Amino acid sequence: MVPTGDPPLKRESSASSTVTMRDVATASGFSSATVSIVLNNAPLARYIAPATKKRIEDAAKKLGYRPNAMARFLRSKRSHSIGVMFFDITDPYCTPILRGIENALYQSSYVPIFADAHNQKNRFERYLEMLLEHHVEALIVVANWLLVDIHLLADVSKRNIPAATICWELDGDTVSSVMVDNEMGGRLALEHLYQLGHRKIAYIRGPKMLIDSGPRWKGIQKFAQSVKLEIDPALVTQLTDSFDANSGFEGGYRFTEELLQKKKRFTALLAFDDLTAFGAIRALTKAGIKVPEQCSVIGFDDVPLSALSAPSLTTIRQPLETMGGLAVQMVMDSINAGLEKRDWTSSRQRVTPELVIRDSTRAASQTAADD
Amino acid sequence: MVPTGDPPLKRESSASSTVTMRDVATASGFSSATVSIVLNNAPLARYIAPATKKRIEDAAKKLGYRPNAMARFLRSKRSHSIGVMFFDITDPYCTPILRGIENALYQSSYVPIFADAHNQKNRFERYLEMLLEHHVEALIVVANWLLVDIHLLADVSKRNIPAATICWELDGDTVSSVMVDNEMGGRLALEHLYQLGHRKIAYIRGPKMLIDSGPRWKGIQKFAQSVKLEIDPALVTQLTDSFDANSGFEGGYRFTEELLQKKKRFTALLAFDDLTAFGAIRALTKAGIKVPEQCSVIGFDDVPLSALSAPSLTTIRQPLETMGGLAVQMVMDSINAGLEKRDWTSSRQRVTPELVIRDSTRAASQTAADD
DNA sequence: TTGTATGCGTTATCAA
DNA sequence: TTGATAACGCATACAA
Repeated sequence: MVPTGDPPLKRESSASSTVTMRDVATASGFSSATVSIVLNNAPLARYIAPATKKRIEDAAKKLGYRPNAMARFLRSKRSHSIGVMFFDITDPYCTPILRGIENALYQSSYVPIFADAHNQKNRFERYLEMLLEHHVEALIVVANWLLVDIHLLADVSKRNIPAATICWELDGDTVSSVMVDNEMGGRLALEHLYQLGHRKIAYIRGPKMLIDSGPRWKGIQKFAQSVKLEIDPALVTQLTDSFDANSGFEGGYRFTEELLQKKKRFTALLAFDDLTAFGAIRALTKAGIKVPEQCSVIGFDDVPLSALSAPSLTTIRQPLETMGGLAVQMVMDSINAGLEKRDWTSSRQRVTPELVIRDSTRAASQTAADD
Repeated sequence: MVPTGDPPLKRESSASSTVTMRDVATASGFSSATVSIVLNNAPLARYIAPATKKRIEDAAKKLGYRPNAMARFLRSKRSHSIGVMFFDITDPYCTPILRGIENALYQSSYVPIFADAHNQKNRFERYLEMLLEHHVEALIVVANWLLVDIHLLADVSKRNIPAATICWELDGDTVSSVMVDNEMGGRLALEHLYQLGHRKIAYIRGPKMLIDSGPRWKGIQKFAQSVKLEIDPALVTQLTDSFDANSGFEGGYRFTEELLQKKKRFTALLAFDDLTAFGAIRALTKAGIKVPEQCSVIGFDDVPLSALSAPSLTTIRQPLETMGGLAVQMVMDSINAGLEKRDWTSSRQRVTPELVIRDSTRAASQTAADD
């Protein structure tokens, strides 16, 4: 099955055009059937004489033979490729997930076909079509509310191609999913600020349409309740639904300005995600408020740039790379189950978020201003 | 492996498994040859009766027919996919290029197969192998010094598959390339600082192995010479060669600390690239030096996060997305030339960098400290 | 204006 | 232990 991973040696082949199995067959003096068996190390290879194997392998190497994936597929029904759809490669949130997916796929010698929807529904549909034509063996979708659709469920699962979503869940049990435990994340974020002594806290909630927004806010509320912390409605705003990758940043900026205009003092700000936090920091800085000296800011996601920004951002980490890997594992299991005619049920994985403390938060006792 | 030896079952229109051209043929009452001609709108379609066309198209739609890309390839030799290799998707420098490539490819209904080398040579080679097996019609490589090799040239161009590199050039004329005009960029950067009145300027040069380092420095030197600006060797450092994506940031940090230790005053710092600049800013801030009030910093690349950081970064912009698009255009031209048996010579595109002024630079007259 | 036949490169099923 | 042969789904030359 798996092609031997020998490091390619120097090739003296003058082969300019494609060399096929037949070429190897004639060169080695055996039939193409035998060549196929040997080169794929098929079960029947057990019965092939070692000398024969060697001659065939030598000939293959000498000619620089490479199996033709297309022809192979036509017989075996396996394209050894899987479709990876996502909403926007420009979004720093996406890349770690993609890295996780790619890495896991590489281990299994699968090739990823990437489809960037640019946050456009028609583009998503078009790509889905293209991926189906290429007969990808499975589909992984890094989704947001825009890309979720009955389409996916209907067309994909009807064709029995395994699918998994990341950062989104679908109704029904045909499509697997991987998500972070948002409620726990929300709790961790507020807990951190609370333990630092912050009591007057501003909140920028996520947009309504986003599946993460609700649970995160719920986690926040629950924790507040458990420690009898009052959430001042005047200090709560909510991002509006938008498709733009930068909308988080701009939203954070704008809503922080709004909060400041209300003249209600707060010593900490809990942002929906990292980009929102960056926007907030920008607004605070512009207003002459120093982070973290005068106001702590916490984000969510732990996007790569959070470690690099000044100040570096305290945040709730989603194990994005791991999540990508998990999704691959799920569809792979499903593919293998199908191959072996075993049953397989989709599952919903929930991964654990983690508090990452950096420079943007600080104990409230050190902050001067108050009411 | 499902044995299809059973007597042909009637296929419902709610086709759950793959529907082939034959299915459309029988459903519409025509031969598969005619179906092929109609559905592909082949030249011969001119002679097909409109009524026939309609019946075939209707049948195809009703059955949910989708051409099988693999089978099609086996005939036409066209996989409608192209391989996109790059060194690290985690590098913010990569994503805009990938976006540009993907976008251009999408226009031509080509599918990209992404191969992330993780800055590892063996991984690059393994992926190259996989892409060749998948018979990609062309190759685009976003390269750094690690990934450049005779291998690429030898194996790829021997098989006559069009290739283009971005951010790197290969000897010989088999592989096209797209690069920014680094010398001009270097000049623009220094010119900006000079016009702001800065005279005592620190430099962090790029690593030796990187192809961009030389020309950028040359541009800097030339401009300095032209305005009789002295470059103080004590204020010049150079990044070391490294494979890590974060090395720029860490290098910027470390070398800025070194510069500060020398107690030589400078009012501006010219960094090799944006990440280096971020590292430098971090070091300056830590040392209590404010950017841009006490020290201006300029980067190179205009990575997405440069607009978001605090302070936002003045930098020399590479039109990364455009460059990705250009590379696609080049290989597409080459593919088409091959199809039409025309001649085609590789080319070397040079794109123009652009100064983007943001918050990290400021006129020197406003800076207090001097000598 | 449409149908028949053939082959693309592989692999699986026989038979030898 | 190995070799014919057929078939995967499609597109084309040629025939009708």
